[in-house]
Amino acid sequence: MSETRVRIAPSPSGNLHIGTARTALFNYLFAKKNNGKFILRIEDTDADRTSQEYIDNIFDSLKALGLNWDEGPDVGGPYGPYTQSERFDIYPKYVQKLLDSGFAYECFCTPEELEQEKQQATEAKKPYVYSKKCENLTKEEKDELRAQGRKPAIRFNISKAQKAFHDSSILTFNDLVKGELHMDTNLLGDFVIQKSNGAPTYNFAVVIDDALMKITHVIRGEDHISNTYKQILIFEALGMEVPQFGHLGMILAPDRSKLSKRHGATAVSDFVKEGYLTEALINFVALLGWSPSDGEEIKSVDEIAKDFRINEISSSNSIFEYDKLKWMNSHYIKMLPIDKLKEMLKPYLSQYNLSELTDEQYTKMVEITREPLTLLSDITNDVPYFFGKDVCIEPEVQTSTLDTEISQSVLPDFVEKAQNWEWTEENLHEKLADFRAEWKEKGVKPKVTMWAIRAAITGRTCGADMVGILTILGKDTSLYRAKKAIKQESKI
RNA sequence: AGCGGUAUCGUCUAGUGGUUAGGACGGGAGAUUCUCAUUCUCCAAACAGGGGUUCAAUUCCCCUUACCGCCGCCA
Repeated sequence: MSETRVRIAPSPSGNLHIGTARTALFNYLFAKKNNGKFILRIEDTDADRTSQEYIDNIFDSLKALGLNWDEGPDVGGPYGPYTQSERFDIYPKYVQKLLDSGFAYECFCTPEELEQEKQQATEAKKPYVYSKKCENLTKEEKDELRAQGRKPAIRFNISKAQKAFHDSSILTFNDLVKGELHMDTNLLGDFVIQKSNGAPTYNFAVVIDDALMKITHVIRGEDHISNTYKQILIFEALGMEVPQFGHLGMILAPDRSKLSKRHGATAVSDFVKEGYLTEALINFVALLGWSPSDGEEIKSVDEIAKDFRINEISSSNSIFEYDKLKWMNSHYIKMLPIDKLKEMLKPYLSQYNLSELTDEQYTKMVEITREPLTLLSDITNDVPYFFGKDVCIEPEVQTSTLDTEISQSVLPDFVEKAQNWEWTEENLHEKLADFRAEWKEKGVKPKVTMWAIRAAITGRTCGADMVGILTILGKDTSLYRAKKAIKQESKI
């Protein structure tokens, strides 16, 4: 049996979309599972919509996700080049082959003429199929048109190919995920394979590239199903081996529309910027349509690859639930080794002067603030009170917590006692517990006691472990802030 | 409009011709903790509708409905 070869073929008209990432993942998994090759091909036949920035983004995103390719534009391979715009010289000869064998013909129709045909179809409430007006143009007619300066596009002759290779007009193929799929090719219409400017169209370039790159399995979104029939016919007309196809359900936004920016991040790089971990992203996206046989949802790509069977993928669409992704992300953050986390958090801490903290203090800070993180970026708002001598007190906290009579009694007592405390974590833990106990005797709940201290020192009523905070801030800063929170009249 | 696809808790899904239809996220309740969070325990929540086939249908078939996709010299 020949080597399994699959590919992901993004078009660089935007940053790598999360949906493309999922398609790439399933291809990657399929390759891994079958000991095959995973190939990256850039489909940039439409020069207007392409940019180098997007190409770089695709590379970086795929790499970040751990979806490394065996052959591609940057690493090369035996069937390169892997960028379509660099392959423009190889398509014409296949177009010519089709022209010679009568499976394609020149079409001189202008955009206006085509537009008119479409309009007529809509008015008649009929599906639009190209009229085949140019199918039987004589040489003289063509020369005449050419003399007028019209440049022909090349169209593929669907019905001719269908008749040549199939008994009826119904074309059938066995989809890897959806099972048997049928289509009446009469409804397809002769489509353009080469634009009048000489560039190949998508449907043509894909076939040539897939054939030449010896792709054995084409796994892609179900929006390509109707293209598949066209492509199969081209493979056949060219005498090339037809690969197997598998079509994945689409990813939809929570409102069942197409996932777009207004729903949140859509590009992998945007998710990363927002503080999602690529491990979480890939794990989450794998669960859209696929489910592990042991029910354990947290899985690395390698683990998934072992368990992966393409025919078990759900063929329905699935909704992208940001909540579950967030849960998964928080889980992956919890699993991160502290050193790795310290590094990954730094970009989100740029507004603070990290040099104020020793490495030991920074480590401690991360340790006590990591728990509630859902996104790495959450850290930004969770740590301001670790920096600077003074702290910013939230107005709401000032009035509802700090200004209360209880707080104003607790704080002076705290300052007085804490002055004599040995400022070590262990000791603080003990002393603070005693302190709470004393106030509890006076009828103040432990959490109220702590609220006073926490509010004075962090400006908030919730946050990280108090002992940890005091340890990091040190005695001077802690007591300075505590004293400052005491109102003039109640100062000792 | 036509053609194609899909249909199990709100969401992602498991599962079966006879099950108390399972798990996860989210939601609710409680416990723990100095707060938030975490963690733990418990609870609510689904086989789209209608016909068949069958002793029996969520499971197989058909229809309806809903949703998605495709009908470009975009990819």
